Amino acid sequence: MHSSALYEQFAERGLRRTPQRLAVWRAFAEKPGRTIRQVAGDLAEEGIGQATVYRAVRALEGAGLLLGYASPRGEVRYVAVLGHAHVLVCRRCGEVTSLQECQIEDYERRLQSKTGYQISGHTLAIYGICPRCLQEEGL
Amino acid sequence: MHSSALYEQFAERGLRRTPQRLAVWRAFAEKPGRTIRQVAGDLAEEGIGQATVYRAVRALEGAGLLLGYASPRGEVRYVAVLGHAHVLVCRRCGEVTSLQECQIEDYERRLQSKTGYQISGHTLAIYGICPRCLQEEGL
DNA sequence: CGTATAAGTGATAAGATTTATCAGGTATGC
DNA sequence: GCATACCTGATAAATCTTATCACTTATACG
Repeated sequence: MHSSALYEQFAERGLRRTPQRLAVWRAFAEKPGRTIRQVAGDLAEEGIGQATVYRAVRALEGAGLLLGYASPRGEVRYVAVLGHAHVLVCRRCGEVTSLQECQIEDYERRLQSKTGYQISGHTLAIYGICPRCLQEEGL
Repeated sequence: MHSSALYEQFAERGLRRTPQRLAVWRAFAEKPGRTIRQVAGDLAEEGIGQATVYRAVRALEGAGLLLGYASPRGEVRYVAVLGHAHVLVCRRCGEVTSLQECQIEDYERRLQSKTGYQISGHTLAIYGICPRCLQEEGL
């Protein structure tokens, strides 16, 4: 899954490309919207230590390869991204969709000149109920 | 601080207006961008139990009176809001500014028709370095 | 290639955070 | 006022996260 772009990101950030970090990134790519602990549980079966998963998430998040967002339950959940992305989250089933479209840059520019902040990024999570849950609940 | 609007929100959501919940909301209003545990620590000195703070945050968040966002450190931090708001966060000192302006509604409408989601809200956190930190670091 | 070395890993334990429980208190509607 | 459903505080239990340290490995360089 776009391994070359992924590898470039590792190199650019001075991150070593270890099998564990790749596994962590892939875990969030396959099932987006999970918590660190959930992924740590799964990867433990592959012999990857939980401390390693926590460390890998910090490193990948810092490199912009994972995106964290606050779930309505007050947890931080992550999505694997390559470059910039936002998430669309179902409040019922927790399904997560990555969105590549972004129109916030304009807003950021205006905000930068208005507030004097040197702006360096943002996270956007949009919540709703997915079509399947709507149907199941007859809404 | 807009107590009437706050009280209306409580009533609309069927939340009881207890001194503890008001204290929790005010704590986040006075110092935005803190974690639950930080506020629980402070309010413990006023005799408010930590479990109560955790419960109050869930209730207030559900009522749309607190906004949670994922900090770059992987924690969930909260801002007191009345109605809709976003946050501007300094990556250095953690200073948080609430932003009332929002242009995401249009985007949400298009997304709703495109994905079939029944969209019901979003969180936007914009990160950067505040003017004071920029100056202190000579950037 | 080999080797040096800085960085990363796994296991474990320690620490910190969050939730469950339950007896008692209190805001709300009548 | 009174009843009642909801909320609170204290405590304990359960979870989650980080620190430590000996060992391993990815990268750079000759």
